[in-house]
Amino acid sequence: MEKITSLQVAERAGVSQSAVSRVFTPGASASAKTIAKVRKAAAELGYRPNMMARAMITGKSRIIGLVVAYLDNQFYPLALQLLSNALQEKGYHILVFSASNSQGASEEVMQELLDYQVDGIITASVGMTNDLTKRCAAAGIPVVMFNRGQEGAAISSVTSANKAGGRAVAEFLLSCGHTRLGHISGWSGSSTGRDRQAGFFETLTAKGIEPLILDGMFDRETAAAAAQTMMESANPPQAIFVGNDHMAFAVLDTLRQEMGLSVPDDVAIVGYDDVPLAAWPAYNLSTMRQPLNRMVEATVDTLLTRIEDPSTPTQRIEIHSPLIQRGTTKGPNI
Amino acid sequence: MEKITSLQVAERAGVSQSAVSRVFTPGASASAKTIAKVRKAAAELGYRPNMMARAMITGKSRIIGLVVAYLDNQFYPLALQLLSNALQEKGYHILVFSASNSQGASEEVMQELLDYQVDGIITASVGMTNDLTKRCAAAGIPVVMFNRGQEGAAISSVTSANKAGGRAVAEFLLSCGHTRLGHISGWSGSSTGRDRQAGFFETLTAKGIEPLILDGMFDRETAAAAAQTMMESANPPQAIFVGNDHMAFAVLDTLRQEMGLSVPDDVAIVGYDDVPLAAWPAYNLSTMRQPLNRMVEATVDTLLTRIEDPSTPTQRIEIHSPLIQRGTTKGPNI
DNA sequence: ATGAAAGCGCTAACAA
DNA sequence: TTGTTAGCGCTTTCAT
Repeated sequence: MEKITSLQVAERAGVSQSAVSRVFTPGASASAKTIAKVRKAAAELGYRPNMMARAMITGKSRIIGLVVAYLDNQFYPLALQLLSNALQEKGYHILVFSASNSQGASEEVMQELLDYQVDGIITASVGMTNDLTKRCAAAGIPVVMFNRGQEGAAISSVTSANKAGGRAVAEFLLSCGHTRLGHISGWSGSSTGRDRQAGFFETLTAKGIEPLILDGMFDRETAAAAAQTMMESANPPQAIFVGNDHMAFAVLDTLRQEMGLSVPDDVAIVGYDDVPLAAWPAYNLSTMRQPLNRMVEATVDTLLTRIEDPSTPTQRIEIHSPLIQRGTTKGPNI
Repeated sequence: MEKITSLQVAERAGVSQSAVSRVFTPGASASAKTIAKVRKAAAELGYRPNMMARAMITGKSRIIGLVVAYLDNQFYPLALQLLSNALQEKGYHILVFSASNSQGASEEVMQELLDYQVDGIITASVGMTNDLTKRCAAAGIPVVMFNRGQEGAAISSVTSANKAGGRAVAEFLLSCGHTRLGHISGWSGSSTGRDRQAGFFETLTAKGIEPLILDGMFDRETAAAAAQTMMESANPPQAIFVGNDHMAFAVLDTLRQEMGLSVPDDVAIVGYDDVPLAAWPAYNLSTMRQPLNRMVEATVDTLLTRIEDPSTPTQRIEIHSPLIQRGTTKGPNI
């Protein structure tokens, strides 16, 4: 299992080195008998083309940079796994870059991304600054933001229909007969959090209802504190829409264990994501589903399309999905 | 932000191309003023060395292949994140390979690992066959098995002290006064599962106690079914040691929600891993901690040491850790 | 369809 | 210490 080069294969097959290259280069031509000879020799020697050398010439590494921040929200590891599987099937692999969400760090990450000549970049759960994303575009590297959008930027993104989702939750809770509503929002620095909140808020205000809103920062502690604040207020909400499941679990924990409240009797809770844990009996959380499979498909599609043809326009894809009713809410007819 | 080569930097700095190379090659020498000139020109041009070209010559890609299977057990995403962070700090990055645990697939994965010229390999949650690991050794690529050991093989591994852990659990449950004990083991194909079981079992039999043992396969469904079987048996256990937290959550769900049993009053439960979810109030699971941070440190250390000096012997590292008592057990003095 | 030859961008001998 | 030279293993003209 030492290093076998195309030259050695060529010698054994009795052809030129370039013939070997052509046999292993998709879209190159060689006669049937050359192909046969080369494949035979290659198999005997255990030859495989060297990706690095190939990458250096073609400029294509078949590596996708994935920039992630925190993996404690179950949603992202799952996404990572599905993205990796999907890309692996297409002959790509994921190179992981951790971004600690600090300014200087993401600058450094960008540089490293470029160093490795990644063919494309997926950012998940990370607020890349406009500056950085622009530099990617300048460097000609396609970028897809997973589960984040960005206002004006000409960058592809794949999200669920967050605003529509927020609206759906509002309508659902209204239909349950609740009129005093709360929202523990996702980090307001993220489009995801903002959109969910906006949809929720505008639907409610249109009905003359002003929900109580606190920022949960996508963080357990913050969300739990917010829930406590809300429930201890003079006029506590009858239902709380929590910006994602990860926070909703913390809210449920606090409500039930710390405050001795009963869900959904004392207060109804709706989350967002529908991670597997939401379906486990311990939480049994009503939540807006984020269709992970379809989001991953769309991400991979968009990215690979732009890699193969850079002239393809960027696109912002929104995927609609249902509200899953479980045990933390009482449906309208119950 | 177009492609800047060392040659362009050299021209601008008024030095030779190799001078530029030396300035950017750790451990090469250049005069102070050359360094200054080159760094200045490089900064102005935004130059960074091309990893691919460098990798081709040095044979070092600064890429670590991480082979993983399923990311639904919270333990692994966390490990992935910490490994990635730690390696990134040392100038390495993780290239993800999904292994579906099937035979042919891991063969293919190995090939791809070699294609990318990874400097080292970490396998997590994956049973690489002896054959594959041997081929890595043959190819001279250091491998560290994370959270898995392997009997005879000369392969580095980092695990917690699983056998000791199993013993500790047995002793603890004994000290609580339980005499009828059950174990829902991890997949018996994994050293981790086997060792935990062995420690638990041998401690008990030494005391003349024969625990009831069922294989949980590291799977929620299987574990839940096993728990149900045990509790419905003629002589149900007073305490169950579950092979990891991921299964323990399923067991708790079944016990409490499906069977209406109370934990720890009707039956005590101990898990293994101490993932964050174990500490959340909804589960509040007593469990053997796996010291993730130290395991990650040890893994990175071992791997990088062997990458830098391949003559370093392989080592199997076991890290001891405490049993964390929470709400699913009743301590001996209560 | 095939072989010869020219590099991709870099590091590592080799001289000087 | 520095510049010159020779490749790393491959893809890709360019002739044939």
